Amino acid sequence: MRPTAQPSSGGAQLLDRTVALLDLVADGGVDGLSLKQLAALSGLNTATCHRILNTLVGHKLLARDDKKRRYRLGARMAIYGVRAARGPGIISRCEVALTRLRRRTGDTTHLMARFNHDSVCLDRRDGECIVPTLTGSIGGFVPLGVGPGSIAMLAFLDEDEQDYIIRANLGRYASYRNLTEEKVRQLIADTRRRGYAVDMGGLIPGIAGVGMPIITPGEKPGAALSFTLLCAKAGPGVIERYGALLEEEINAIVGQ
Amino acid sequence: MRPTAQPSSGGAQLLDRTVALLDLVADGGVDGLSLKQLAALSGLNTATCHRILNTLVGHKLLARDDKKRRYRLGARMAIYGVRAARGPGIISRCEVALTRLRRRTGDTTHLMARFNHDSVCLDRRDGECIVPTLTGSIGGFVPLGVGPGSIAMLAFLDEDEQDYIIRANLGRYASYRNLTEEKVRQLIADTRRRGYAVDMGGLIPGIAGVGMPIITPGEKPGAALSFTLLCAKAGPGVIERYGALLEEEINAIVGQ
DNA sequence: GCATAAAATCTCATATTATGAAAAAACTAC
DNA sequence: GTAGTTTTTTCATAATATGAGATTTTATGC
Repeated sequence: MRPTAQPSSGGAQLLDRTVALLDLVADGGVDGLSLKQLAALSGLNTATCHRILNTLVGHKLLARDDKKRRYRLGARMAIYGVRAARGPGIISRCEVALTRLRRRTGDTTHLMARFNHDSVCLDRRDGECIVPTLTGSIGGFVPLGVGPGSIAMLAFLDEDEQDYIIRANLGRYASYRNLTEEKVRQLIADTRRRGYAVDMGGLIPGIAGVGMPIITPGEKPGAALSFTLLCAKAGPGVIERYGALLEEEINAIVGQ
Repeated sequence: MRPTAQPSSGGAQLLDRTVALLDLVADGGVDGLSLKQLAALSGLNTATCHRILNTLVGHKLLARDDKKRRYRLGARMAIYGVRAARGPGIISRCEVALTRLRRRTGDTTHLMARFNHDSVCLDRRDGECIVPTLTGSIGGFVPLGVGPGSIAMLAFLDEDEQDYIIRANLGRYASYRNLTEEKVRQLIADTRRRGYAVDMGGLIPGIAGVGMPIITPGEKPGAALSFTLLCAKAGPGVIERYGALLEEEINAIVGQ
């Protein structure tokens, strides 16, 4: 079980519960989740769950497969999503940077965002040669701690939060080429020292990555930009250059 | 003022109000809306509004520009959006169709969805030659009744709902080359007869469009596929061919 | 720079609303 | 057909949201 949205200080219990359920459904994958699963995952009473979920279905924030009676994100969510992407949010703010990084290097670039214990791909530009990536397409995700963009965000959280997230994700690391807690902690240390995260074929053989968090002063890192390239291309100085490019773009984004 | 989400039958007032506010913010454009505006638009008490909005900001479903104190859609919404796009929702279901229509014609294709009184662009494939479109990029929108995809959806709603939407949008039509209620009603009639909507340079000079709604049996049309092409390319039989292509793809989508 | 207006935020007694245990209904599997 | 599981509905009760008004903060005019 992965606990999700933290309660908002005062009062609004129903909304907190609603967001927690939305999070669970969003995390639930393409097959959706049943009422029973959602009740178990959220710890809510089945009736309460049922009531909230059905209201959300009524508003099309969620959809229910009538056949299998499973809940998944609904059409209105997709619309909110494209709207959110248009506004002055993180996606718009990084659009130019992403394209420019792609153009200046020829490599695949990603915009990742922190979402609970995961790192979600919000946007990407494909490089000249098709490289396999951990997240696949937009919307894909990996546990926080896996991959350069993901490590980059994790590395600049408070230690308490890092510990909490690493512990929550422990069971999931092994499926990434036997990643371990120790390796993740080592990567965090390296990343903090260097300012950006580097992976040299550690996750996908022959594929390297460089990632740097986008940190608005006074806030926790919520997003990161990253490169994915062939290890073969990562000769001497290349990683450093890519780190410098990321820094340049991120400074511009944060500065505006 | 545009009324938005209808209340869900029983009970959940807070959630209804919350969704109404989310809708208003989603419609609010890139500059966002102030508390006062949202209170006025929603008809809610200022304090109630404030409480709900701030809870949503706490959950990052909304964001607030601290400078101008305006509310807009937040980062979590963007994440829900990309997740919703991945699942077995309308975007995924139309992905192949959109690409194939683009490939078979060389023209720009759109997936539009109904959202309150608007038609929102959920996805698109750019054609060989860049044509100006009403909605611009993904997330862009037009009033229901403007544009072929938009007319296509409107045409197959109940008459009551059509009237309601047309009346709500009256003030917005004039900015589209002096579109009028009469013209919209005429287009609806044509579309119902033909099965798909056609526009021949009526909205953007020299630009034609063909649109057809995606109708799941027993449901109201919620989405549409459409083409945008140069009028010059729309010689005899072309529009009919495009209509047939749309029908073919939509049958496949609905059938699955 | 100060005064005035306007908007946003906070407080709290009250009534409305959400809650969840339990019962009923609808599926599933055998 | 029956037993077991999951979903849906019910309803008395407790808990929560509500909104008028007070207070603070921000914007505007002079």
